[in-house]
Amino acid sequence: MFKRLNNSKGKVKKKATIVDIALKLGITPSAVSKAFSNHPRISEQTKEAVLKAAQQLDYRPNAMATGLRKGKSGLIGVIVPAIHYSFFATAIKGAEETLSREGYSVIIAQSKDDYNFEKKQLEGMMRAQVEGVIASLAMGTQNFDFYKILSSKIPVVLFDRTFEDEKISTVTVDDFSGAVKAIDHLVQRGYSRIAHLAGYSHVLPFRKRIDGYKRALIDHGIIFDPDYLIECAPNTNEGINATESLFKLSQPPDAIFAASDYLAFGAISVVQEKGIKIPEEFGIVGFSNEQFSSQVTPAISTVDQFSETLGSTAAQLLIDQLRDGKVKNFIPQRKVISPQLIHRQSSAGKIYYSTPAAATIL
Amino acid sequence: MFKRLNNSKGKVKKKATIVDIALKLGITPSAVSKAFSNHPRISEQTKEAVLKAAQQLDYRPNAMATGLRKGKSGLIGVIVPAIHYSFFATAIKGAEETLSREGYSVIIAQSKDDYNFEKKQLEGMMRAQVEGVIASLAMGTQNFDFYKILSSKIPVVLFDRTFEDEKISTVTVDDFSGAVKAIDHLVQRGYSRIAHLAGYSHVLPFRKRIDGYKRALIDHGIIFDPDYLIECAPNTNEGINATESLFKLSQPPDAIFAASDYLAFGAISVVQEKGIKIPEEFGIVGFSNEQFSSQVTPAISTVDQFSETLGSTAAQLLIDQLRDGKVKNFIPQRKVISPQLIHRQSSAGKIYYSTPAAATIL
DNA sequence: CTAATTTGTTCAAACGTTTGAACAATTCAA
DNA sequence: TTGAATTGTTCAAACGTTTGAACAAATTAG
Repeated sequence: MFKRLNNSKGKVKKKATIVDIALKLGITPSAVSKAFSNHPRISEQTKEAVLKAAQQLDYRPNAMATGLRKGKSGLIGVIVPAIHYSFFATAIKGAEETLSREGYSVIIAQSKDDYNFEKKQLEGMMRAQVEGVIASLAMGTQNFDFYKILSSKIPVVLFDRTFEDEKISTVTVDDFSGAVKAIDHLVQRGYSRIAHLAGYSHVLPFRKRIDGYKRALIDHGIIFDPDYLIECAPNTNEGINATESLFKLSQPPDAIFAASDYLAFGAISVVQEKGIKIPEEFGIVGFSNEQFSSQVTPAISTVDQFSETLGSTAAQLLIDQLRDGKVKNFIPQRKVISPQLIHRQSSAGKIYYSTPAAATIL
Repeated sequence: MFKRLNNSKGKVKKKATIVDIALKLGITPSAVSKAFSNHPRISEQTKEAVLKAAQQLDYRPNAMATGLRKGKSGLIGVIVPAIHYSFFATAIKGAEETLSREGYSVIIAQSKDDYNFEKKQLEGMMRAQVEGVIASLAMGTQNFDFYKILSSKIPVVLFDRTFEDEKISTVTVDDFSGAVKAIDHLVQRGYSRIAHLAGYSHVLPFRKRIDGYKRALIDHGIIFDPDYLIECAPNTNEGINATESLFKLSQPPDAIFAASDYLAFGAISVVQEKGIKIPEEFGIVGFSNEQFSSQVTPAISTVDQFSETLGSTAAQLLIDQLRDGKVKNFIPQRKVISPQLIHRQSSAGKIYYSTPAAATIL
């Protein structure tokens, strides 16, 4: 019953173009175009008239035409494994804010952690003529050729889930040092038999956390026990299973460093169920500072990755590259964001409860 | 030190166009174009040759050129108050999946709950020539003119935070019935003095929850006490404050229906601190089914809004409108998604703990 | 064997904008 | 007063693609 209207009279007006303005003012389209771009040779009078006419006609430049002519789309592609993970959602937020401030529009896509799908999505972005791409790799992506080719055509910045390439800028969290901080903290708080619920080691950030874990143990003179390292998918359920298997060991751990807050939470529920007190008898540190981790009981100590900063930094790197790219020679950047350990109750420590002095720390 | 390369030889090849293919094959661009679109008058031989050449040249159609010529950008704009809220992130996920399946690219933007910013972002989308817009309104948006004008030019679908307009399709959660379900449940579980930690009533979904709350009380013969209704920002802190003020009443409630899980969580912490047992003495139901709500102790009963479905439904509605729009007359749709109450421990009920019969319900 | 039809392609214009060159009119310098 | 410089505009081509019309060649019909 309804027709797409453009005014209350029921007539469908086409979108106004530069030509309509020109016609209305009795000048040529090129004069109008130059007026908009504030060309010095166009009279103030004309400029004003053009602006006014544009207003009246509700004119909006057609980015496709402009883009085609100028060879610039004003579009940036952002691709992540899944939009709804808070880590990625927050990173996207950071990237979007930075990019839109610079006048870019952001096209998003999800890889669903599937390499072929990722490729397909990137193809789409290329067709859309994105000027640059910000990406976090799908778990399944082991073949980086596509990204290598892509990065030879347009600027690419990888974040978090990256791969090493001498021509691509990356922004990563220093997962290694995050892990080290977590272990240092646990040791400091009096725990000594520290297990690690790890993510899959073929995913770079998870591998780095494993490396950091091992390294920190060595630095503290603790011998690494392979039984204390369990790789699993980063969710609560796997955290439960892994923790249960840890308690079947002849010598169970007295602390867990988990590669995600979900794993940590799973661990907590198992430990509590066994009647073991957290943090008095058992310490837990998670990773990622998920929203819920501050709200559960006990609140989970965790490593914050500054995901919003991650996104905005990646965006800034891309913008820089876009600006300089054609002129100067391009030197890929490698930004590393230092994560921060957030001390909460789950690892307050044996020390905390045994020595009043330490209590004042919190 | 690095130059943007296109091959290992160090020469910068321009992107291949239809003209390059034509030149290579000694035919005209139009023949190439027709070959791609599988035009019946182009010989199979030519089609094959074109496809092969395209492959070799790594040709990719320029969506800006195609779009300009065809008057279609293949772009859909999605604008939400904030990307990183899990509700919106999940809705975006749903929309993105549906839209990309249909070959559309998704441009996202955030309004930051600011009307002027929202307008600015939409302007940008219009310039980018989006073919349609999916939006959830900024809290501050009270003036809907912009959306009315917009919807007269391109299809618009509003979701969750909508306004009533006879020309715009909407997808909403039935917040009213969600609230009713929550109250019914609380009453059934033996609670009778039920307070409501509400969101701001000028935001439609929150208002509907308030209405549902009031309605359900009436239906259960419970008199509405204005002291039991507190409007606040939907976060943990405000939940704490509001709950504390409830306990200062001469007759405090024995249950709270909160308009968000964050509010509910704040309430829980206050109630527990007072030594009041949940759910034996006090029942709590939240809203939105945030990830953490299943993981805290006690797990929070909550109203799930199926936000992913919300997003995909909005996308589907938009696609339908895009497809039919020009041909048939457009009849705006009004989809309402029925939320689901998820029973968890926080409202297991006085009944549950007093009568063994009811225990089997869980 | 001629005319009509089919087949495969080219031609040319169009989408909306930008931009260097060209041009006419005005102003300035000498 | 003539030439040069400046000012304000128009011209025309270009960006990469699509598409109806036109056209030549090959095939079919009668």
